[in-house]
Amino acid sequence: MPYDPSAFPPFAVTVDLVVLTVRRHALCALAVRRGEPPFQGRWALPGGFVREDEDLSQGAARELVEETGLTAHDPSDPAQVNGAHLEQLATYGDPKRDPRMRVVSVAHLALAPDLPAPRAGGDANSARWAPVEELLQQGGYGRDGEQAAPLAFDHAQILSDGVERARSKIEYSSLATAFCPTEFTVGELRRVYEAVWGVALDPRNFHRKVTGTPGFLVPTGGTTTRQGGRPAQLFRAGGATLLNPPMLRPEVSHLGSDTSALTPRL
Amino acid sequence: MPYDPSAFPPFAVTVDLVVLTVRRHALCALAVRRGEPPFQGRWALPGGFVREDEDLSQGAARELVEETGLTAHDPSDPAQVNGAHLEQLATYGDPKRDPRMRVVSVAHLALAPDLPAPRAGGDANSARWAPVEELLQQGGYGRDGEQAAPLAFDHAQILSDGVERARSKIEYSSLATAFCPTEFTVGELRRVYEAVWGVALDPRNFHRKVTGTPGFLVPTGGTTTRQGGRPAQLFRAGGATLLNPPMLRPEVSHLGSDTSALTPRL
DNA sequence: GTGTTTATCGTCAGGCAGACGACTATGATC
DNA sequence: GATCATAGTCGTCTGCCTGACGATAAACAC
Repeated sequence: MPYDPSAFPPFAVTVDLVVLTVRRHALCALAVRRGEPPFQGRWALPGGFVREDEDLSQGAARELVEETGLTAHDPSDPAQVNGAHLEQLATYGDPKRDPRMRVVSVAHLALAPDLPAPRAGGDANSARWAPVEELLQQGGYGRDGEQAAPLAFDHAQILSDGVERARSKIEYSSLATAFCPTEFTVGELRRVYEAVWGVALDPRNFHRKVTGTPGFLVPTGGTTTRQGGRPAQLFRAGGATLLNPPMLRPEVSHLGSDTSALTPRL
Repeated sequence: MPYDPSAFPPFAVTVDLVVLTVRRHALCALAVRRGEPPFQGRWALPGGFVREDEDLSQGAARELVEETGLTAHDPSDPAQVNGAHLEQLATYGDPKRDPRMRVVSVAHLALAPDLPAPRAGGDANSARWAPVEELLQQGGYGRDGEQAAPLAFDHAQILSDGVERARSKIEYSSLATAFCPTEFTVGELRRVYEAVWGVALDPRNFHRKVTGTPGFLVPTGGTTTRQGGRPAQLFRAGGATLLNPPMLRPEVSHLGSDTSALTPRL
């Protein structure tokens, strides 16, 4: 019998955010420094309690706006928060994941274009963009000599799942454009793929593939810009969301290794 | 500031199950009849409260065993419950999804071979396998003349998401074997794909594809069986979990339609 | 102008999928 | 037992897509 309104164990429900962006040719995630125990002083993913009257996606969108400073949010499209893509990732509910109480966290994945420096309660060094490998590596030392302590709670797992989801999803969807500003060049889009996957792609084959997929890119009048060499055509994201056939990640053999449950393809 | 142990709104957390199987060449889901309000008498997905001391996947596995009568569960592999595949699907937390209180439901997807008739508290007609189209169609009439009332709560949405996840996931993973008994023929596996996708597949191309994908199928000695015509080779599921290149669903153009967040591909 | 950088177009060979023909091995029917 | 119906299995052929890579174009730095 599914539900019994009277007696149920009380849970706290939070949303945690894996906010990814591409900066300086590296896949980066937003991390905030914890100001109180447990894990005081450690880096963690941004997040917070779901409010009594809001939906999970609303809570995630609210947290995203609060942490990144994204100005507004059009509630008509829950997958869009002011230019950023937002989707549910997975839910984490190990009874011991928070030492204080039973907390179930509904993790969300956000993909954003390169944003200005993060803000968190006005405190300068309490939030930052960090390369995901730096946040995930255990026991190493970060760029600035700071010891790379593992993320708080099970946030390393959540971040890892989010990164894998993003890596896999840009294969078969047009989601990579969520890392780009409204207008972008084929080369900029390619550098997104290269940063997210950590591989080098052939510019000629990439160009053929993305321009040849109907609905992926639409030229914006034909304006151009520069970023080094010959001017490039500017594009906007087209209406297509799923790419068929997909962009395949080079070389990695997909056989055997299982990251299964978190990488449904839709 | 992510967490504040003192003041938080209390939530009830449940797991709901989308249990899919293939019976009589149709994709079927397990439904239970509600014995109490709200939605008394209506069909719903099986589910229940998460207990104080169990993980979400444990709760889902427990409910699955309770509802289907699957005998045992090896806790070493959380994705396997006595032959059935189990994975987290998505979490549903609309504030109004349960009229009584704030309930967040972590839906799970289970894929099982054709099981014996379901049992639910010993009551005979309080649980059944029903074709998913029958459960999802609104306002029509079911096979036995019974009016097809919509599923309780938001369970139609959950079921729909689960079905789409299964349809998409058998494309790029070996998960279709979860619908088959330990030993099966290529034809039986093909009928699984046909039932889940609702399309007809070319037996010759299908045979070439699945037998040519390394790690997908392993012949079991070479035994044969019958199910109509010429005896067929028997196979077990191989170690591969991800198929590369994938089995592609015929004709449906993946362009444009968006079922995005629920179909991550891994 | 020369060199460098990036963008874009083309070519070619190999792999894979869809369409479909052909043959094989059972059980059912006459 | 011959014929038929049903499935399973092996091949062929053609077209599409991808990876490798050559070539040209258009900007900027000297």
